[in-house]
Amino acid sequence: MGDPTIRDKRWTIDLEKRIQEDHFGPSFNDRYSFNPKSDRELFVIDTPPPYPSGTWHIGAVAQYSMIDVIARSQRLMGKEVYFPWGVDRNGINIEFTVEKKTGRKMRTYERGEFLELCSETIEEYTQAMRSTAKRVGLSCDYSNEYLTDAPDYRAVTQSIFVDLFRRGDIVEDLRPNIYDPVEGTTIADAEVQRVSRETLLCDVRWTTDDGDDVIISTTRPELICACGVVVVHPDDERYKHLVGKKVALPLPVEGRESKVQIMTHPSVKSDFGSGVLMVCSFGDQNDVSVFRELGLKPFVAIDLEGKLTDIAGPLEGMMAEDARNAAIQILSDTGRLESANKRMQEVPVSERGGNPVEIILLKEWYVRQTHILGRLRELSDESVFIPERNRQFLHDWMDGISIDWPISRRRWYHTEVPIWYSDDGTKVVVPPHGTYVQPWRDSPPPGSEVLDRSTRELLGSYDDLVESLGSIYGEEKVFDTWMDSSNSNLYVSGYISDPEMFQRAFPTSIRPQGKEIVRTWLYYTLLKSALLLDKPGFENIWVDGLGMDPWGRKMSKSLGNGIDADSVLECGAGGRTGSWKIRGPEGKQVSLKANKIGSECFRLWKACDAQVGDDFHINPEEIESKYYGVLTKMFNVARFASQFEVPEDLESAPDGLNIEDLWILSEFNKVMTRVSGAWSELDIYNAAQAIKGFWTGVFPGHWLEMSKSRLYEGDKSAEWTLHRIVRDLLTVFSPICPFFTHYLSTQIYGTSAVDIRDFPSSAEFESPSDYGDLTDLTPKIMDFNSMVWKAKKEGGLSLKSPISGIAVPTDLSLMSKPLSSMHRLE
RNA sequence: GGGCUCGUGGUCUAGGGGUUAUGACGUCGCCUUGACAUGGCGAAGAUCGCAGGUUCAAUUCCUGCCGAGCCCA
Repeated sequence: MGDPTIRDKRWTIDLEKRIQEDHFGPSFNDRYSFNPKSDRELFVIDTPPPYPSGTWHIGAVAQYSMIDVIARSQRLMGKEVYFPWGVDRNGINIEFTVEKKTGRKMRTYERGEFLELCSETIEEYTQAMRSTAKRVGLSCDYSNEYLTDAPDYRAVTQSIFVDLFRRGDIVEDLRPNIYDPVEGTTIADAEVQRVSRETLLCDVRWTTDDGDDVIISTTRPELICACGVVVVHPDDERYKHLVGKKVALPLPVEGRESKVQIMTHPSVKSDFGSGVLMVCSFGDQNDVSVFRELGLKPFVAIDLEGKLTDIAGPLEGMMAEDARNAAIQILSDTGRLESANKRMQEVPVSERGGNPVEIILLKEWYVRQTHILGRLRELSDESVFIPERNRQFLHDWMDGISIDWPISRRRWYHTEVPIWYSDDGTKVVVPPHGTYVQPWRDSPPPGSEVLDRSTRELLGSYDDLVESLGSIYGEEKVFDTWMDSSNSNLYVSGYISDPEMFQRAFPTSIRPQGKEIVRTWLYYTLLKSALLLDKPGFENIWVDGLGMDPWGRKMSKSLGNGIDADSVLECGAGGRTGSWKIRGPEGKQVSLKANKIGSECFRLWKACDAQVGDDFHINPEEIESKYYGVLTKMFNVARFASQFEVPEDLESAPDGLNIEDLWILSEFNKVMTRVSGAWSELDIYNAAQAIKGFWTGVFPGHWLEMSKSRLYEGDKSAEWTLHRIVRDLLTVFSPICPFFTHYLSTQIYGTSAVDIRDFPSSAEFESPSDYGDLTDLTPKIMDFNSMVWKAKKEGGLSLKSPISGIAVPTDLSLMSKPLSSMHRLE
């Protein structure tokens, strides 16, 4: 016994930061590196590559820290873990950022110049993000960082595109597409949001050939020029007599017939407006399906700039909103406007730009998906969902899919569609596997091949056929960023780059992600894996809830209820406390305060406070009050232990362990079994609860109290038991609090807990069988101790003074000696 | 409007057909006992959202409603 080797009196955020800086310092660069040739079972994590946007959402950081717990716990279970650090950098976000910063729209730049600006800007954000990742302790393989806008990553996206194109799973077609006229690009279903807006619902009087008047309600009178049919519900008695008649469009049109037929369709809601619906190409998705079902030829009413086309007659050249006002004016002037009432309506807008979207006909690239949904469902059922109930999100989304996935975009800072067209447009040139190309400025690289554009038949090498193609031109469109992201599991598992590893690593061990991107990232990834390999993408799919504000609302800039990740991680550093002024319910400003949090407390909170899968409320005050004390307690137990001599051999138990030591070791054994079971099942909550409960409960509260005097006397049995338990606790707790356990274990035992790659065995201290299961005694011991403590308190005795008249009960006779001396029973 | 998820002491949370319903924070009372007052001991506090139903038995299963959130039309 001597002074504690842990000199620090308490756990502080400054200490945490010192450990953290040292931890990721130059000497530890490959502490968390991955060896694909290892004999151990590979465990590959398909980390969600964060998108660098300046601030990192605290909820996302909480989620990443739990992914780190999974990575570390799997290492501890003996697996060779690949926890990649990837950054998603493609997309319209960074384009917007640059436009905002420079005050110039993208299309006013030369394309190459604009790409340079995007690339420089996103690099700054990437740096900040990496340092937050290290601050919160993510044990990623930073030496192998991947960026989705880097040539090697984009080459994989392009190669996969070419593969799928060759086998007919990617097609080109002229179809109705959701289009953002302001940003000038197609978007996918998954990128559309709805906002509530006030619109005018116009009741317009149409007249049939027979002179009957029909009132049709519409919020889009400017689209009358694109009307293909007027429909009523087949059961609607009011309009039976009109079906089959022709009705005149109430606005002048150019270059098309000015009358349309009245037909029936079951999608009509008879109780909406007058119950008569005009179907236009295209007001909404329902229009699209009615046109398709009835085999009507769509009119192009809106062009790529969002302006009305020549068929609109007097409205030609106007933007949709101006055209609407003009149409209302004309209808009113000609006496056809019966009424116009304001009402709230949900308007579809683009998720990124917030602009009202239009559905227009465009030639785009599509990944076919409707043909494979059944198989996809089967394959996805082979993956384990954690928690199981979140599988529902995927099923719901798959059940609603009715059209193919449009993947081409008319933007710039994205992966380019890797294709060139022959002069006559009948043939295409595609690059070889593994080569990144930019067709809008490059020529096809060596090894490119020529295919027939429609049959996809291989015609020969580009070198041989170059003369016959005429003057080729490169595709200018790019991919939806989900085309890149949905390759992440293939990329990190070695697809294309390391076939040998891919063999062992696919399906990827785990996909951790938030539930809000099930319909995009998860779905598209599973689709890719199914199309390419006819395999499930993952063994495990871990779907966590979202980080919400303290009252359970989504954090957002507009609500003013966001909490910055760094403010929580740095709370308490250098004596600076944290305070957050955020808007609470009913708009009241609420001030939250905390003195000390830091990454370890933050991680402990997330691990202990909620089961995976539910939305979680983030309240810094609560994180501190509930979990900082737990860390302090754990710290003090280890610090206390550090004053006693560490036995040379902690592996094998000395002969003749005392009964109370055998007891606590049995109890500990039970905890370790629970922890190892939980870690195997990727169950963070139960592992955390088991460790925390033992470490702050029965171990210090009961065993330590009854063993203190022996420890001070240098008892070998007690010393061995104390150190064996503390050492192993530090080890199994390292996935949750890596800096904390790294420091304590290194100081006391000379080995860092975070470097241990095998779960501690406990076989060597199983108690002799003639004692039975000693853990049966635990509740009795605890009750007895409480009873004695209470008796002393009531008798006004100090806890260390002797007490008479209390006997150890017979069912605790095994523990008679330690209990008697602990309480000084007389 | 539809789908999904959630609704357990003041707060957060576990559990799940029969339990004295888990743990923590907070509250209250007491206690400086050789690591820890960032501690210890003890107490109070829940008709498990509401209403029906299934069952010998429901907080747990079912239905409806109410409230919250997410997604979709």
